[in-house]
Amino acid sequence: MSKPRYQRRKQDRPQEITEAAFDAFAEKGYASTRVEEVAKRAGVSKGLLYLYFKTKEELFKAVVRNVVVRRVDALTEIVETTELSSEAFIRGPASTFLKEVPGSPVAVIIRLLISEGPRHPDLLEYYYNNVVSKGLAVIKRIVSRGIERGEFRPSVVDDLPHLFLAPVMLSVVWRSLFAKKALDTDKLIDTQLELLLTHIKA
Amino acid sequence: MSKPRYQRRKQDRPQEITEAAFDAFAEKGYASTRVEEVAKRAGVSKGLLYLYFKTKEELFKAVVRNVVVRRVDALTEIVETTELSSEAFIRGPASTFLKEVPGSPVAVIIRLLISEGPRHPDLLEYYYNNVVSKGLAVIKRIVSRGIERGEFRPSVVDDLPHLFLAPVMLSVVWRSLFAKKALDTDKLIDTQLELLLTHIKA
DNA sequence: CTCGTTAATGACCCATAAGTCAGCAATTAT
DNA sequence: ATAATTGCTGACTTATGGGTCATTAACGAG
Repeated sequence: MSKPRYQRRKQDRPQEITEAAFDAFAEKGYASTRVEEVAKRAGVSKGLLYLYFKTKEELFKAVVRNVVVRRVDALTEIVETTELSSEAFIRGPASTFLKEVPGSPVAVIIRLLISEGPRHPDLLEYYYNNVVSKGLAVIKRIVSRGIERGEFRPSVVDDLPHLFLAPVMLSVVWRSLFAKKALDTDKLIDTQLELLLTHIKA
Repeated sequence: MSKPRYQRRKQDRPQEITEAAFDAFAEKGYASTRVEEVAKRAGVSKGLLYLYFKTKEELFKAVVRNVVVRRVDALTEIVETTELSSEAFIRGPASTFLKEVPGSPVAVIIRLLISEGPRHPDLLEYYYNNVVSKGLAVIKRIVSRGIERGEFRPSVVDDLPHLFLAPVMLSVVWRSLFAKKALDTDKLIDTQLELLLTHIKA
């Protein structure tokens, strides 16, 4: 007669819940987000949420892992298969990728990690191993390949891939705090890449 | 006979309480810090704290204002009175100042702002007006004076003083998250300044 | 169409922590 | 000395929200 009050969908629940949690955390931050609010957004009861995630903290960790997975590995793949010159790669795909970060879910995760990270050491460890170190390695790979090919010359930059990320980091923070105060983050990142290229080109 | 159970020190209390609060917030973050913990550190009762600060939020704002005041204004002063060349100033006092930030109380404030800022718009406004915009203005001032003097040439960097701050921002975040993963933040900042100087020198 | 299994509900419990206030005792005034 | 003032205390109230669990009902098996 009437449609059932709910459906059993064991398979989809975890994914749906982490997605709802991501949205909620993005808006309110971890501490200010109510578990009940997450459940509501996911269209389930609070009780069910606790069936899939032991605690709020577990939920948080699941969110971070969920968003972060894939991205960096995808970039690594591209680097290894591209036929572009090192300079062209930096000006092209790398530049595009870096400029996307400040407006992407990754930016949200970075913000959450800055806020909550210090109280979740294991999460930071995971994030460092699976995102940061891989990201830095990719940059180093591009630079050193450029050197091998004679496009670039060795320099201090070789050991500071962080220089490529610095303007991205600033952009992420700026946007989350001063969204209203204009800052052309694309130009900021482009200019930094320009500086770096000028410096390392043979 | 016995020493009094407490002393009345109306003058000193607010300062002592904000200092205690700064320490507590630095360690635990805003949300996880208990007001009672702050009172304990300041050596007063919770009730007294509420006599000086209406709410926990007010206390937080007082802390931010307290730490931030002075610093930037001091730098502005130095810039206007120095007799160094623009390049020497950047390599000297400016470099020193920037390298100090990641290990200073300012770094703690930046972390707190990233975490709590989005829910305290008036605080962000205050911080932007009194710290960020002044800081950016000082950098611009140095660069444009260099141009007037013929030391530097005009370039895109003129409108992106943020490039000077980017490695500092990254250092602040890095230290707060990955204290254990070595990163020579001094070298990072020095190198960035080197890149920028190379680019703008006439 | 049962009946057993278990996904899902939502009312409930209770620890926590922000904020209050009646009274007390350190100062200051007389 | 005594009284008036007020800085200060700490036990209390209250709301909030994380986490539980007895119960319900969707669904698949026979």
